Amino acid sequence: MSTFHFSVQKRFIGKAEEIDRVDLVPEHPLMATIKEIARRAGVSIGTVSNVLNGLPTVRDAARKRVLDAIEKLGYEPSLLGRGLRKDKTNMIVVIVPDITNPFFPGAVRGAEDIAFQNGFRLVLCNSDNDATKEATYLREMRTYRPSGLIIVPASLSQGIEEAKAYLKAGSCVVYMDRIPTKWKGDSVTSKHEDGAYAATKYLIGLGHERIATIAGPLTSPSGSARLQGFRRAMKEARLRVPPGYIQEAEFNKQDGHEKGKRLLKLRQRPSAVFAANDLVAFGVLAALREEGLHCPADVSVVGFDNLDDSDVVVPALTTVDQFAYQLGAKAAQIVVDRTRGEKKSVRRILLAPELRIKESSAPPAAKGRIR
Amino acid sequence: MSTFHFSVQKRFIGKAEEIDRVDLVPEHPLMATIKEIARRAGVSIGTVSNVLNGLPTVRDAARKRVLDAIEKLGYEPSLLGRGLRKDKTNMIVVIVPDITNPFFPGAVRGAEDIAFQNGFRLVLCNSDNDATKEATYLREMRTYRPSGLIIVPASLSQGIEEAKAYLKAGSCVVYMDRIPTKWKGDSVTSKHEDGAYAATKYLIGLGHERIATIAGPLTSPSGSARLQGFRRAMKEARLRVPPGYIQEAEFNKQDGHEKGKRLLKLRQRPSAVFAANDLVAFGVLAALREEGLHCPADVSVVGFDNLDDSDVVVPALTTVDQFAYQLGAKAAQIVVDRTRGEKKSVRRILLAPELRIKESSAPPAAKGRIR
DNA sequence: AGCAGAGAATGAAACGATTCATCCGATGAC
DNA sequence: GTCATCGGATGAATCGTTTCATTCTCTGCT
Repeated sequence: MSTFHFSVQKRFIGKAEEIDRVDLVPEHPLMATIKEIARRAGVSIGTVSNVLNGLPTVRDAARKRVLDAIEKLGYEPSLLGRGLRKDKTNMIVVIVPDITNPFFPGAVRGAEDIAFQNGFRLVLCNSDNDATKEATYLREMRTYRPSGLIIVPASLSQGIEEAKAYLKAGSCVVYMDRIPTKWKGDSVTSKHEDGAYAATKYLIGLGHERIATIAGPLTSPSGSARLQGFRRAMKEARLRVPPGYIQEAEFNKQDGHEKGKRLLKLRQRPSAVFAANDLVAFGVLAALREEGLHCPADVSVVGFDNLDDSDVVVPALTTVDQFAYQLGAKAAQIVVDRTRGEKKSVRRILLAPELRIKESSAPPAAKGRIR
Repeated sequence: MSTFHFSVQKRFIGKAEEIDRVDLVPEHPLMATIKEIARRAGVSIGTVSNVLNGLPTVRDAARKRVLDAIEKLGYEPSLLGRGLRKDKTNMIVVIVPDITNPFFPGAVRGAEDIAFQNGFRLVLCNSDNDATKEATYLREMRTYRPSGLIIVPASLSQGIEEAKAYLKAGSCVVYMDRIPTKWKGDSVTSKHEDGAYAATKYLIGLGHERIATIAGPLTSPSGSARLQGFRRAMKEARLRVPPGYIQEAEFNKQDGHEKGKRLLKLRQRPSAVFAANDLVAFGVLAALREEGLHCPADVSVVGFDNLDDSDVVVPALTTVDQFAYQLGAKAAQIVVDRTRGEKKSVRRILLAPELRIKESSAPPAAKGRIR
């Protein structure tokens, strides 16, 4: 007993020296442990644990003494210790390809809200759209035994082995936004194909006939689904899609700008462009300005995502809202429910996107058709 | 020995049943532990640990057998177990007020890059600008024994007690962007006052005399510093700041829009507005459009942050670049260095912001002065 | 041959929690 | 008075690591 006391004392002094001049908070000597609480309350650590976990088999008198000690020492249970023992933590690992694309913070925000309310915490990983980095994160973070994994896979990563490993380890997995075709588990995404179809059809309805698209990476499910939607609408309207009218780009402004320029330099310049997402559309708007063209007078532009900034841009961007916040929130909700022990069958949530007509789209100036 | 074997076998079957129909990856039975590696390699767990940590006191023969076993079982060391034992994990807790403000993802991205390269992982917390939520995160995440804490405090939170508790527990703490006046430890921020001064002086140099500002929350250090910079420039130029020319707003578009409207409705409409940040400036641009005014012809607008989207907006926003990525990267670098054992004295990094002149600012249309 | 010393390897203790079989003590029934 | 019962409380075992004092095994020297 006395040796134990001594060793604590010694360590305490050591740490205090290490962090010179930081004055110590009165009653909280270092990090109190369950053992210390038990000692102060005069009960066993098992009893403290029972209080902590709200088990009913604790007499009121004992419970009170425990709670008092906890209060007094400012005790906070170690999530590391608990996690190790229970083989599960309150973390939810979230992997996104690019946190600087505002679509993802929107989704992350939704996930964070739901997670926080339910006592879960988010570990955010940025894969940089790099399958190798993604794999590193996956392999390593699994050892923290998170409650769940919410993943938007990198464009080139179609592997789901690591995800399965999470399932095997008892964590639930939700694929978000981009769902690998092989994945049979929980997922949340919006109807990319429908959204693209609606947007294209809308342009057709305005009277456009020379409609081009800048698709996202075709290796990503969302990119290729949006292209399919575009093609379906064009086919249905029996409109030709000349060579060069389909460009492929990364989901960012730079690439949108570059591919946009390419479109605008075509012999037969398109009168409307459907962009894979808002960032790409922003790039197209910039390209238009550089070429001295006007939107929507010369070229209509439609995006996808409905980022906050699509209202700020001039002209305000006509776009397809895919409810990023909701996407994230739903994904987190699945993790919460499953962790609570819900055994229900696979949930594959599909949100219906909505076209938001703003200022960047208008009927074409009367000109020749494609022939 | 045989009982040990049996118990492992039993557990394996149990888990496998729990996750029905997920086919097992060949050689990776569940989550292999160091004990299993030791058994396969025919060495003690201590030796495996030594291999893992690159200690030189392992014979090549033994090392090879261990590495082979690791490879074969796809073993990954448990960061929970390691963290508990070492009383420290590879996590860096990052707390930001609002992840949907693109400035923060920019900074987070910088921090993530540096962290990842050095083997650290980011735990992202969104305080919602709510001091209570922030405190909850702080209290709880500390028990994960992170290597560091990078915090952008909520506007109303000037408390640094919890941060000190991290220091006491051996985690390093870096305040970012908004530095509480009482904080004496490591910090990274840009020279808000200088940036605001430069922006205001630039407007004055253009010939503006009726210059208004929409300041950020004055409870936040960055908000009040930028206002000070504005005031200093105005005072130096002996320009009056009429009542109503200083509005206070949250750092977001909605509030910028509202306060912008208020400014534009003043009897003496300002000919230039310096906004607390780009989001606020975006709101002002929207307000201008609604009022049928033109920028910069009728009113010049200058922002702060140089968000990616400040180029997309029309007119492109003149703004003060404060290098979000660098801010985050520097903060993470401090955590990395300190965790590596660097004892150097306090580091208070101040980045010099730079004015980026674009399209939203121009000399004023000749009109009356304020008198 | 005997021994010192160095290099390798071992294995028990510890980190902070949960879990569960066991034990304790009071009560009630007979 | 004896015994079964049961609600409370206990404390050892456990989770997967690291650490370190100890032990083991050589090698080389006298």
